[in-house]
Amino acid sequence: MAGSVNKVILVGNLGADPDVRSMSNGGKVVNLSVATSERWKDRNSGEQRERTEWHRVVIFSEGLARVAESYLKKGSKVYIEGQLQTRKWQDQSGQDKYSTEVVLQGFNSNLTLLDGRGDGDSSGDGGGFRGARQGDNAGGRSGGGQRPAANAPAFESGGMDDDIPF
Amino acid sequence: MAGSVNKVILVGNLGADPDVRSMSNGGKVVNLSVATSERWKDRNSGEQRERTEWHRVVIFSEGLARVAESYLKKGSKVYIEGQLQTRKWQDQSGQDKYSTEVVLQGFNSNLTLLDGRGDGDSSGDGGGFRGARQGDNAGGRSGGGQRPAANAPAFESGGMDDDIPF
Amino acid sequence: MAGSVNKVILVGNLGADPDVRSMSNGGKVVNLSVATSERWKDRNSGEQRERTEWHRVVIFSEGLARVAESYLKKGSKVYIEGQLQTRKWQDQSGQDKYSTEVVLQGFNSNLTLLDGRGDGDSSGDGGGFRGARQGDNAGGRSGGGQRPAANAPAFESGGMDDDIPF
Amino acid sequence: MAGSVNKVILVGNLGADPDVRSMSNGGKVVNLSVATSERWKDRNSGEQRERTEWHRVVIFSEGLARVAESYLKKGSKVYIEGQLQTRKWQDQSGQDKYSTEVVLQGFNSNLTLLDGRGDGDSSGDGGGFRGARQGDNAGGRSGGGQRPAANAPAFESGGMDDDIPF
DNA sequence: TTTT
DNA sequence: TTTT
Repeated sequence: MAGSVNKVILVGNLGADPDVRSMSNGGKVVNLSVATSERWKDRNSGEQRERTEWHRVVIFSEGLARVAESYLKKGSKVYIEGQLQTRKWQDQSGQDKYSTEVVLQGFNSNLTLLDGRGDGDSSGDGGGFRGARQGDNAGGRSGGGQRPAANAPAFESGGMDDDIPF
Repeated sequence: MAGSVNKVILVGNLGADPDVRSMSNGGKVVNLSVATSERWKDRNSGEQRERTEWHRVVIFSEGLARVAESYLKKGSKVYIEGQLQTRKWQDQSGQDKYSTEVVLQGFNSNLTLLDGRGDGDSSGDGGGFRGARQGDNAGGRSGGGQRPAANAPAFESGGMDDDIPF
Repeated sequence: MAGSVNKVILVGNLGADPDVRSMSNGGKVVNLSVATSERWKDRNSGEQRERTEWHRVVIFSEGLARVAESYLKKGSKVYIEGQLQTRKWQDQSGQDKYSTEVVLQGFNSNLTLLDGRGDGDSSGDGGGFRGARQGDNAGGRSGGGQRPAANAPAFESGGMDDDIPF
Repeated sequence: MAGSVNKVILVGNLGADPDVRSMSNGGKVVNLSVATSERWKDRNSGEQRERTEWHRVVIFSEGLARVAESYLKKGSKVYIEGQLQTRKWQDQSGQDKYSTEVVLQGFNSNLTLLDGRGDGDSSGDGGGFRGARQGDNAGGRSGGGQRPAANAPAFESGGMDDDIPF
């Protein structure tokens, strides 16, 4: 279809350590179980209520899978950006089942660790993780870059900035 | 949990007219079936491929439900912002089933029609729809504000969930 | 215009304590300075690079302003969802200036504190903050709903805009 | 900074044809002027109000620039995903100026055309545009792929799906 | 400057 | 089941 968008954004905590599985081609797939919660005050009873939602997150992206395996663990707080996908499968008795997942695959995915230097000890380790994305070319505007997915060009035209705001 | 976010953003087309159901309290719930697709060129075969994903969208928000009922129809292109929720239910044989939906309810939801004057045939109804949100207070920076939008209706209809996944 | 969307999502840290200003109508406006950074490895030199972006965030929403004032401080990590707005103003010499801000106002805004009570120990909370949104009706599917959130306050304070860009 | 997110999502219309500029390295930069509007009913006067916001969008991403140049024109409706960046520059008199832009560069950007066959005149060219993103690897789950940014693996482990929902 |  |  022309012009569609399928995006999920989650900020939540891992309910368990990442589940890492190897694939036949040598790659890895990482499954995460991520909780989001919301609280609100019931307008009738006035009592505090809470609802927790568990999300199944599947990471196919090579770089993000590596990050997940290396830096995430039970309790980690993460920012996740992926796509909604529903999969059909059969259980042992041959029954059709459906599973809807947040899939991180390809360019428009993101996984960023949100708790400081590890996730609890605060003894900063140097090295630590500072977010990861699809590739290393997040770049600023300066710098070369002539390979596929190059960006951050040096301008030829000088006038471009003269007329702003437009 | 402190500090979590649960957000889904879709741009896609309705696969069918909105399914409107009345609730016992007089409110309405609208179910949408929304398709998103993506195309890519297979890197091995080089052939064009396409994958369509179908999303079950449930609108509890009063204002957005009214909009959906009034302006959307099969084929409509929409921008949708809601939350991921998975519901457990039992089929006729008592088997547990799970259904994951994009729920529009409360303040952080949005529904915007993206095709101009109808959906292409332009014959339309005159008037047409120009986007809707939770309430009427989108406002600029000035203005008072004492009649905000209501949402989150009470309902107890049991039948609503019986036919999923669709 | 029919069918438009204007949304900014930030996860970053406050560069300073929130700047709270009272308006003539008794409401408050809170200004935040939020940093986001990205790192990447330069593809030519191979060296590590970093770029920090500073965002001016303006909170008109009553509930979110209260939250910002109560729970945020220099260094706080926040999730922010608002709208892009560019304002024109004149400096002392009468020169036209433009300032682009992320505005939190109305239903489709969000402000969530992302550093729990520290960032990892799970001991007592001492009150702590668990996210805030436009109103109290985040709710689950049940519940009534007749006291929605107010927003979009009137104000006429002129001084608020004098010191930008910060 | 560890763990930050800087994302802008716009759905709006071009106020003018794309402005394409060549760079010294042979690449192109495309500037767009995108309008978003919102309407609301003033709660005091009851009158209909509208506010239009103009966004300066700068496309450094090679693929997206090509798409913009080829398929967008004045009036086109687009979905845009990029980053907020503020640039400092000097006008002719040496005065410091700031310009805040939505930058499309690198992996986490998106540009999708939202109006079907052109933008209303429907004179269409055959072929037409169907959305574009950073790369061609949007892929589904099946298929090969062993180059950098490969995804869509074939599983070795068969059990992965058996235990859902988890 | 767009769009409805 | 949509759309291109």
